Amino acid sequence: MANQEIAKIFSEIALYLEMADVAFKPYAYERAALSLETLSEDVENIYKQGGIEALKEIPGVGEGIAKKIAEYLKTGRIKEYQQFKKKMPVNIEELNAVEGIGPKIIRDLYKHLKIKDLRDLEKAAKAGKIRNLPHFGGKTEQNILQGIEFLKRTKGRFLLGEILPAVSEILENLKKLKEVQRISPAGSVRRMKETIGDVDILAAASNPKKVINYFTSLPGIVKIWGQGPTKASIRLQQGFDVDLRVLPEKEFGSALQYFTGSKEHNIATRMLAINKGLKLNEYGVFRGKKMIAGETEKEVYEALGLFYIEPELRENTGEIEAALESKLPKIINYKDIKGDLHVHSNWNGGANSIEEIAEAAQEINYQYIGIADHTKFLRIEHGLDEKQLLKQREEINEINYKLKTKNYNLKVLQGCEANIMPDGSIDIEDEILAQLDYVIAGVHSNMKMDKEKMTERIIRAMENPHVDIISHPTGRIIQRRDEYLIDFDKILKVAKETGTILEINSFPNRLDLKDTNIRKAVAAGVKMVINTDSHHLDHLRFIKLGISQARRGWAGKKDIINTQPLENLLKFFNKTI
DNA sequence: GCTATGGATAGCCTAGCATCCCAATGCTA
Repeated sequence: MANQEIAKIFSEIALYLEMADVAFKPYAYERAALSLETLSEDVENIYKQGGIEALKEIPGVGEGIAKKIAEYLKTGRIKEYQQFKKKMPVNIEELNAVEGIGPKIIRDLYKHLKIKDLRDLEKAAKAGKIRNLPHFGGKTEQNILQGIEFLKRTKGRFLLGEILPAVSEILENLKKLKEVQRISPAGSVRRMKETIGDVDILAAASNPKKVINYFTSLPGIVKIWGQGPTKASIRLQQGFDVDLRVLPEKEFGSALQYFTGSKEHNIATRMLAINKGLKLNEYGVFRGKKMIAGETEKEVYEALGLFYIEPELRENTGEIEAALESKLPKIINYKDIKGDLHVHSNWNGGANSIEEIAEAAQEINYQYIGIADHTKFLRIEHGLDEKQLLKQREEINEINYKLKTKNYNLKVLQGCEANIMPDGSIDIEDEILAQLDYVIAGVHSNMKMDKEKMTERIIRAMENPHVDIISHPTGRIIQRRDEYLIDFDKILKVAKETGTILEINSFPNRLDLKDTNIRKAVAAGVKMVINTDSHHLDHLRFIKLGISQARRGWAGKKDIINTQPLENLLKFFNKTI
């Protein structure tokens, strides 16, 4: 699908236009890019079936942009983009990823210092060349260096949410071969780590060579690093590498256990085997030369005297000790979620109407879906004011009535995602908050406060009797921004006292709370909710990412309020049906 | 460049903050 490639080009054109100080066009290209990114249909199909006119049906795409899409599909390039690139051959994506660096700065840095990429930038900043440029100073130079440091720390890793769709596509493709008996992802993908270095896939098959050949001929491969009779390694268009190993079925379990890791978990399990007079490796569990287990992971763990350990727990952070004493937690299941409480509608700049969201929720078989639009302080997101919230309440009531007549077992709830102001107050009147089914509050501004002030700010919001949930409680954006400075233990303590629920935000680059914080919350007896923060129907599927982090954080069904049926859920908000 | 409507033209993308230079610019949510 060319959607993503074209979207990327449009985002870059938007940046080039901003450099040239062109008004409004950047916004148009940015919108078209966003629209293509979330489009589930293949643009190429749309174009083949209906030409330019069909392309214009895509939101944010008009005559001009439609023609550019067609140009790309026909020639593999967009002339205007090539011209921009020629005039200023810089790696915009790379430079723009540094926090604090935007299009105008990229332009000036190229103009004065011929900075083209991250390497040039770091060299210039370290040599102290940037601080002397007009409109730049020592502080800016220091911020740039910090931004680069942050990028380096996270470099070479991809978001779980970016990786999973590609992995399932590969698995689906390989499953089509009748020779494939068993297949599974391994490594950090299987453990659902928030970021992934590369992807490992294991297969058991009767004809390994055929499977490998088929694998290396899949669409979307840009490079084959190596290909042997039982193993191949490739790079996908998206930039990450995938390894496939094919092995005999009788070793599949032990190989899966070995390649799933983590390394620390494996070291501990091998030690355990040695203590029992056994040997554990990727080929099986052995007593002397005799193989006593290996076909399934379950029998591998049992041979070591352990209960089966879910992949998400295998980090050697106590799971082995727990499995020995049969004290493993019963962690939440991927099917346990009964509804999503953080969905944005087109009332505040989301893509879909509340009715469309309700239909999608019914499709997933949810029992409830919560509309939580931004509130008035966030003007850029068209945040709702008190009056609009009341009006939205009327629409939701009508939709619920309609759902009833359709015999749907689904209820639309009205929440909001209000803003926690720097002093900890909420940007919506109490009287109106009281009329909503529940209230989410989150920090969306002034994120660089000192630890004490930020902690106090959030605590004050939690103490507001109308606030039920704190959204993305630590504010981090993976690979872009660290958590804000907070005393998380103190926040947990107050959350427990006030009965405030902390969100596990499932958006691929948030995953906030993260796994280790979830585990702390579980230990502190603080309840959590797994939400997607969807701005588009396509985002509803992110729930899986949030659940995976909850599992990594040892959370059970009882720790997560939206595993509960509607009636119980509302009790957490002190509301009844 | 897109969208909405007066069908050729207006309106779109705001507000707070940091930085750099002492008013203006650019970034971020």
